[in-house]
Amino acid sequence: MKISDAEWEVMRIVWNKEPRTAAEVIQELSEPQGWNHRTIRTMLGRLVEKGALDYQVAGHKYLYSAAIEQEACVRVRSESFLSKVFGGDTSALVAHFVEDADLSPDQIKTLRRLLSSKKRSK
Amino acid sequence: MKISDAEWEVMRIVWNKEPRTAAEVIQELSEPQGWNHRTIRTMLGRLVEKGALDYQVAGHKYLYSAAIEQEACVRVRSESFLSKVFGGDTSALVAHFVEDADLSPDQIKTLRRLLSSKKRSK
DNA sequence: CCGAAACTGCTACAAACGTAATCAATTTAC
DNA sequence: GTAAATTGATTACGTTTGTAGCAGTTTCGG
Repeated sequence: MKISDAEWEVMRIVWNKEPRTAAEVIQELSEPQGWNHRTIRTMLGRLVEKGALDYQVAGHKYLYSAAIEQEACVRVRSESFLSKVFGGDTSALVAHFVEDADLSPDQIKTLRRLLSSKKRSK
Repeated sequence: MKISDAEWEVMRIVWNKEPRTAAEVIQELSEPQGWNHRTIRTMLGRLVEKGALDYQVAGHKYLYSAAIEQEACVRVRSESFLSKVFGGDTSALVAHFVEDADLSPDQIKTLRRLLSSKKRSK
């Protein structure tokens, strides 16, 4: 199942806190994305069609919740990104983001520790 | 200018070595991707239209070369990926890829060093 | 209790995409 | 030298995506 870029924004809102009414999703997205509420409703509908969202009927409204796990989706998308943009070279990818990022000393420390533990585990 | 997923594969071939004839690109892609040569020719055409590729006429053939830099495209795509999939949290992104990857001790060392230099530069 | 607002379902529609086929010119292989 | 293969140009076509509008129903404010 392929989730488009725009749809991904909707999924992020729902993953972030479940369940959600359409109104909530609209509230979170219409301003920042400049989307008409109908656009968002369409995406909610399509995501249900695609099986990415479930809903429960609550009175006259729907309560949407994710039908697929964020972790799994992130993994799939990440893999495809890695292979397409960095030719599968994780090390190049990581270097690119690290160079470009504005990381706090704490974050740096954590990442260095993660790398160390990675080494040890081999 | 937006380069689609399939087009990206073509761009990668051209970036990798320039210039390229259509036949060369076709040779590199048709097998691994299972694409008909016509499909690839279509993409070459569209990429020229989009301004992502240039070509020189060499006799009856074209010699394609990139009109946009890989570095810049990678940056754009990476930014969008970062914000869409990891909500802009580089640290989370890096952690994800590091955890998932199979890095050699050398790569790990290099990355750790990169992180250190990052810290110092602040 | 009634009109406005909100909800979901259906419909719309152009642009982009993936995936080619056809065509005309040309080059190449025999 | 002629038939086959190649090349780029043009055309095709179903699907997905972005971006909504309209219809019919329900609910809420007054």
